[in-house]
Amino acid sequence: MSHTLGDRPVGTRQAQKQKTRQALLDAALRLLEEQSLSSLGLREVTRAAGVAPTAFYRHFRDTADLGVALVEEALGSLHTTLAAMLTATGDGEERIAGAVELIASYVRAHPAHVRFIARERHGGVKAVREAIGDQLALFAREVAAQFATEPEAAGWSGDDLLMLARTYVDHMVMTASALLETEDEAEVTGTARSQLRLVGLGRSHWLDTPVRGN
Amino acid sequence: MSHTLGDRPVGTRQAQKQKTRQALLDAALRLLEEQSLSSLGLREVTRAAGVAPTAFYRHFRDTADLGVALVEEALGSLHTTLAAMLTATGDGEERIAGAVELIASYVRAHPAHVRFIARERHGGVKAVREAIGDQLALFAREVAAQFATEPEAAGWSGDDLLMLARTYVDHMVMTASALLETEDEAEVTGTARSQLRLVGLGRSHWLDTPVRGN
DNA sequence: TGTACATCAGTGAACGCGCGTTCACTGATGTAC
DNA sequence: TGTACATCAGTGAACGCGCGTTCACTGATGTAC
Repeated sequence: MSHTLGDRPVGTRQAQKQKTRQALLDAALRLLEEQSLSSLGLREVTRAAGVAPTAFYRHFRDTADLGVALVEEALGSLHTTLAAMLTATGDGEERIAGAVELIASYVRAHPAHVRFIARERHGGVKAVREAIGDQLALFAREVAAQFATEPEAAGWSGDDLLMLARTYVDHMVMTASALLETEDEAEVTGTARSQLRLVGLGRSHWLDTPVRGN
Repeated sequence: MSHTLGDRPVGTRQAQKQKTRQALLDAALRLLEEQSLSSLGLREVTRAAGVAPTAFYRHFRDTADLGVALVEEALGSLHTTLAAMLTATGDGEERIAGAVELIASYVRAHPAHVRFIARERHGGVKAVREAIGDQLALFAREVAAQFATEPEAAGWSGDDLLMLARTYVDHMVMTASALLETEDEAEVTGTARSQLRLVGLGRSHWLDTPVRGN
């Protein structure tokens, strides 16, 4: 007999397979703190996960394939944080402080995921680079869509809203990776808040001047 | 007899050694377009450079050491471009267009250097990451020092000028790496110009409000 | 419930291969006189 | 200028090692009736 939850089978066999798959992902993520995906070995991962090398093939075609799965895991959790930032309320300075704190606590909770994304965003494995780029582009479109519903967006073109959203998403990723590498978290968060203020000021004066070229 | 030029010996032997060293650097840079430094092999580099594997050790201790040399080569040439941007004159919109065009032509001239810096800035080799971080921090201090001499900087704190300078340096690196990956250069340069306008607007209203916290 | 068969996640041996590093060497270039 | 010796960039053979992948397998889980 096989149980079902929704349409997902949850028999002992599938549950065990998921456990092994997760052990491989966890082992890989840990190994990737000190190297890049393009030098990660299949045997290295299975050794760290405590399974035979050949078990790897039951879950992933190769390490690039595993990398794509890691992108989904990492950016799924970041997406949750992003949603929290978008629904936050309060005045400019409060929102800025709240957003930076959300990023900082995300980095504290998932440092290996942040490192992985920062490292592989421009890394040597094309499929992974593209998966990250696609997800970040999606985030930017979501942020732009949220902005479009706010009163401050009146008069803004769609292109300009997307440009603004990209600026925030890029800033979020950059701040997260800076937080990983610094010994002085307060300095990085202070700079991040100032940069958000700077962009916020530019945003509130965007329509002051008449039509620009291009 | 050994000739000298300044205090650098330029005998046949040293000249030949430099040539081999450069061949190794060039070969490595080419191979790094499709992988990361942490997976670059010594034999792979020497094969591509047309020398015996053991010749490598006459020039570098290991591939990480070669990576640090590549950082110096790559960021040396970017430094020249940065200096040109700092000495440019003209009004805001002209300077923005000029700066973006300088970045675009730098990327066209040195795509492999740009790819290397973007890839290894957060890559798996600590010594290289640190060398890049140090150089970019130096660039930011230079930009801040230049800003400090300009009339718009009146009333700005040193910290805020450095924050602004970092914003521009980070934006330059991010734009350069976006130009590498895009098929639509005009779209990327357009976004880059808009982002520079946004930051420029924020900059010109930075002192509008009274003292802020932190 | 019980039985007979099918599925399939994980195993372990085996393979050929390219790796980084060592070592003693060669021979062109450089130096002393 | 000529000669005898020193330097040292680059060579080529050899090594032990871990890699990715293949293959036939085992035995617990799942399915049919």
